[in-house]
Amino acid sequence: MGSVSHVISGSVPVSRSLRRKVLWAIRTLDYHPNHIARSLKTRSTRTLGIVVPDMTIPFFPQVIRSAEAAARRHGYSLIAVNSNDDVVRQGEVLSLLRSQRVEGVLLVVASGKGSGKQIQQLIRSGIPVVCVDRLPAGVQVDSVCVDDVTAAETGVTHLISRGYRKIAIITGPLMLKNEQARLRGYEMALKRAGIRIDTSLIWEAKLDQQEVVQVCQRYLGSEKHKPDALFATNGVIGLGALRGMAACGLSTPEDIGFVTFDELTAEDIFRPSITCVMQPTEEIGCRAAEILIQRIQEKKDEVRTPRIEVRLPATLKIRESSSRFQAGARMALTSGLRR
Amino acid sequence: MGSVSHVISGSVPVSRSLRRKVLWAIRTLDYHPNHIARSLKTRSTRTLGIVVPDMTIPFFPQVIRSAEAAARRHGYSLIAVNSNDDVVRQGEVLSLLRSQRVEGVLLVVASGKGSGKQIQQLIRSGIPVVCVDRLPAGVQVDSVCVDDVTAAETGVTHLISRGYRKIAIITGPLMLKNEQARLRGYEMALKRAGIRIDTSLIWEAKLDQQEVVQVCQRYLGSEKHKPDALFATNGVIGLGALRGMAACGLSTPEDIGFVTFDELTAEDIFRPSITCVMQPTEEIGCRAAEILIQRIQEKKDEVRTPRIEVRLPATLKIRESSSRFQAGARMALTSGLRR
DNA sequence: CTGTTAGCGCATTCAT
DNA sequence: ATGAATGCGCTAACAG
Repeated sequence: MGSVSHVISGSVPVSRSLRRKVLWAIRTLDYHPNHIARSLKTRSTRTLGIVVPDMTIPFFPQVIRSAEAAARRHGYSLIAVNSNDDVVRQGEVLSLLRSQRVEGVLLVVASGKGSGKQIQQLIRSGIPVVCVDRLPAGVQVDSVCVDDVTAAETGVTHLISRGYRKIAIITGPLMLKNEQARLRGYEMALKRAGIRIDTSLIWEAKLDQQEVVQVCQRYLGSEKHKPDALFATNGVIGLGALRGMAACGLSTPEDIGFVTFDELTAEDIFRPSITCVMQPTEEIGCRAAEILIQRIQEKKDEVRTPRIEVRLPATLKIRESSSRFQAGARMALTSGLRR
Repeated sequence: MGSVSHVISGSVPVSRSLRRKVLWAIRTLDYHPNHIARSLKTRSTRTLGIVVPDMTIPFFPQVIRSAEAAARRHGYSLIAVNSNDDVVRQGEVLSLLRSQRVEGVLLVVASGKGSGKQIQQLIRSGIPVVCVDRLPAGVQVDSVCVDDVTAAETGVTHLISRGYRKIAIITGPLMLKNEQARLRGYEMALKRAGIRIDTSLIWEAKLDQQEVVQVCQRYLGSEKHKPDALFATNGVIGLGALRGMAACGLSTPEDIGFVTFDELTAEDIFRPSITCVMQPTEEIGCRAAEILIQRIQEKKDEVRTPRIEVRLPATLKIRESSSRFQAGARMALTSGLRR
């Protein structure tokens, strides 16, 4: 009976008695509407997809959660999948989401090459995409992420203000636009402080613990290159850097200052507590979902607003890993033992 | 053209030339099969759902990841949703998954009352459920989790072997079967060591940081109840306990021994490192997914094997939070200052 | 207001 | 080996 549909959707007036009968039937038969059939008809799944490189990296679940909450407020569900930071796999899951007819996708791109094509194809086929956190090079696409340049600049400037001068940066793959941006922020901070940029202090690593550790060991091992502080451009790299430092017998803040993007642990409990540039994860997920939903709406309304690029401010959390000159050895600074 | 279907599925022999033409068309038209329509016809979505209380708790993403990998090996996709540890919300998302016609669900139950009904309804309607990690009381359902009793017993026995005698336990809601089991493991360890069980040392808390901190403060504050060691039955509680201890000015291992379920941080880097009972997260997710898929298969084959309850062994990771008598103050033990 | 009907895109049968 | 015809469960449009 088609009236069931009317009752459920409420799109058409229905008499009280009929409504009651239908509701009763639904209950006793334990009827669950088949969203699949509905979707087939309406060509609307009210489902969004999000693909992240690796759900076990704390930053991503936080984003997913807030995106999910925002989606839910608008009557959408969100399904999450991992790309394992692999572009090929990413292609597969995008194809999957597409076959499942999600109405839009939030994408944290994998770090290899080729995401651009996938995104363009998706968009061309009518599925809006909002890139989150990471930005692929060479594609025009809506995006929400932290204000990378300013965030990095803030972190590095903080190190400078604490008396560090030979500051190294360890970044993820520089083919990601925002890794570039974070590097730019680093350079701007140094420039503004009148510190020469030393390219031997710019270390690029893959997003892989092992490699980060090796890179750190290589550079921190030689006294020549050894910086007095290190800035890491994301959480995975930051953790790897700490491990690398440990492998070289270096502690922070005693032997080396350290600031990283992202919170690494429960900083109130564990030592050393790490100064970090904290991203507004909640808001990133929320804004991204809302923009995506707006795009979906726009498609229905056949309007089209210009590209949206949201850059959210980060927060500097000052803790002990950047406090060598402050805490223990302030006199070293004032007495000029260190330049 | 219906032959397209034949080509894609390979279920019917197709001539080389025709196949080539179809394949070519698929490529140039950027055709993506509509899983939705396919599902409607075949009543098979090859999709699994997993609902967890909170994806931002590190344990869950790990389980999801391995479950997803296992599912993928069997040609299934996995979609993840949060219940916010709320039974009502859990009902909603289960209904959602059901409407999306997932073929089975992995469920980490929310800690309130009423999950049992939801599970039974789901199963009765033909959707297999495998409970993961947490077990609801009073329901017969397949499940995969750590061997709670033995795991807890191992942790507590370790504390005893390190010379701790007045050992408190802080648990999550005891309406969860496995919180009960962990408590039982605690009691068995004490009993076996000939230590009297003191109910004033058994503290129950909700799975809520704030509350855990309060509970700890309440009991750790009074010298009378103050234990010489604390055992926490899961990661959230463990973190809360550490915060509670800090709030009382207590450090581990100096003032109090501490062992918890689950890894709390990057233990190789941060101090104090915490002795923990580590769950085999990978295997939990993997086994759970495989059992679920097996159930789905069994339904198709119309066979029915008895209930499966997998209990996986945990691993004790000994670190410094349980080493007061070992490391710094061994003499205190040998000189008999402590009974 | 209520009941009937025609597809949505696919897989499956059944003719060719 | 191929293509045409049927319906999966639902919604939207329409007729009663």
